[in-house]
Amino acid sequence: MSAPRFRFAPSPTGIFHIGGARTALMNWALAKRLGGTFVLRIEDTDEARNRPEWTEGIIDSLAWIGISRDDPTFEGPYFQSAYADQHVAAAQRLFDAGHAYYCDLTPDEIQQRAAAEGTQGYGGWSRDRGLGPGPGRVLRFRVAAGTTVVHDAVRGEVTFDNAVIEDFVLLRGNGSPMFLLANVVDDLTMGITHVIRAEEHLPNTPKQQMIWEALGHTVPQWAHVPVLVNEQRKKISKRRDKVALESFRAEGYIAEAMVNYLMTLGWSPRGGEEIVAWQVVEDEFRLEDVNLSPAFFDLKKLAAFNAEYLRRMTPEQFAEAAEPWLAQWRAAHPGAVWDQQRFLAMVPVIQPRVSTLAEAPGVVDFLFLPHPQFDEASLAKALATDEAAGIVADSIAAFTTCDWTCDAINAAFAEVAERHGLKLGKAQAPVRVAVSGRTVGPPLFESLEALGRDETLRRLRALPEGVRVP
RNA sequence: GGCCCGUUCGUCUAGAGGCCUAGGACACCACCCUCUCAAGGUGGCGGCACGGGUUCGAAUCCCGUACGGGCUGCCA
Repeated sequence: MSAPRFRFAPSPTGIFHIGGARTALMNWALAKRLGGTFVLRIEDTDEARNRPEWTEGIIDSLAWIGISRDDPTFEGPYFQSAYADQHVAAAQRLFDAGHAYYCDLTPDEIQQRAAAEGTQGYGGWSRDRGLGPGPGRVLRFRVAAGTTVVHDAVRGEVTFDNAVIEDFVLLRGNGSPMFLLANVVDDLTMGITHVIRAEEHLPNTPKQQMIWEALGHTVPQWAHVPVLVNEQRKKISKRRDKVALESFRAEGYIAEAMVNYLMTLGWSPRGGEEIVAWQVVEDEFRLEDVNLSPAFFDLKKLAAFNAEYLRRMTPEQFAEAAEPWLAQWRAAHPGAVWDQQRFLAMVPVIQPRVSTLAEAPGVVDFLFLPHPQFDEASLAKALATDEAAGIVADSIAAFTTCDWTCDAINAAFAEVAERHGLKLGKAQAPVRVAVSGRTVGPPLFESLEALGRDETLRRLRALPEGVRVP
């Protein structure tokens, strides 16, 4: 048995869809495990031909989720137009063998006839007229009587009554091949053995199967996986929903989390653990195990996956992964003074507090800004209290002399709190706001240690007159 | 309208006739931990769409109903 070949044929629209990413991943997992090939074929449209960057975008997105063109399993990209001659040649063979016939009825005429007969669609009126090719004449496939059974790896046998499948068009009036034909011819000339795609294509499958068989080939293994839906339970669409893989990437979702989450939609790894390495997916993914019903793409769960992946990183990995977003932050805050060592020291406390990399700068931004950005509510809540001034004054005194380590700062401040008869949690608020501008944030003493004694004292002293409410 | 597909907690899933008093994850709630916020820990809430069969026994098999979705071009 020769090695299986999986084709992935996204329609180029300028964005690469999360749904497309999921089917690509399924194809990829199987191609890898079975020692097969992942064949990328770009559908041929005028727009796509004029915009090579769309194709590059698809390749780039695939690479991000681990489907790299540099991997020997990857083949392509191919473009449909590369086989244009064969599309027409195949149509000719179909005609010669009697599997197709010409029809000169225009869409309008077909509609009129259907209306007159009280039916819908094309009624096969030209079937036995023996027409030859000619301008304006379309070539239609002669659908045989009986039934067509599609053997689907996900859904089992699906039976279609051929009587409800009209004689569909293979070649347009201008002689150009229809997508359906082109698709099948491409698949068989490229030796495709597995067609894994979204369920929406299931109704077209019997037509494609008929062409495969009429051309004398055995059909590939079909597999129609359920679509991804939005909260309204409608198929996600780029008009209504956020579906671009790239937008998730730009928001700081990491590829491993995205890949892992996407694969849990309609399928789950054995063993009950759903956060798994790609290798597990590669080892365990089976089409027979894919669910039959549509899955809702849940942003919250994706975020949870992403947060988990972020927490599992080493501080070094996290810092490296976050760098693009840090750079972005620096560019947006020219007045800030970046200190990489200071950032690195804070990474362990940032990690459990973010669910995307894009949130990382916001957790510790006050450490690099020349002045904290005070938020009004925090000021009122923590600094406009009776004890606040005293605590700040005592803190200045304590911090001037204590050792400058997290533990020492903690101990020194504990004494201040006790002197004021307050719990640590309550007492730290004014200091936190004085230093960071907010009532919530990373652990105070770690932050102060990272900030340094001088800057900490400066901010505390600056408070009475230096406070600026935005 | 026709054809096709689907239906387990709010969401994603485990479940292939007795292991199911239906398990896990996300979300939500409570408590614990705690220098705020997180993270972590413990617990809670919550589901087999409905009706008939088949069977000693059904979330699992069959039929029907309801609801949801997809497809129905000389688009790709």
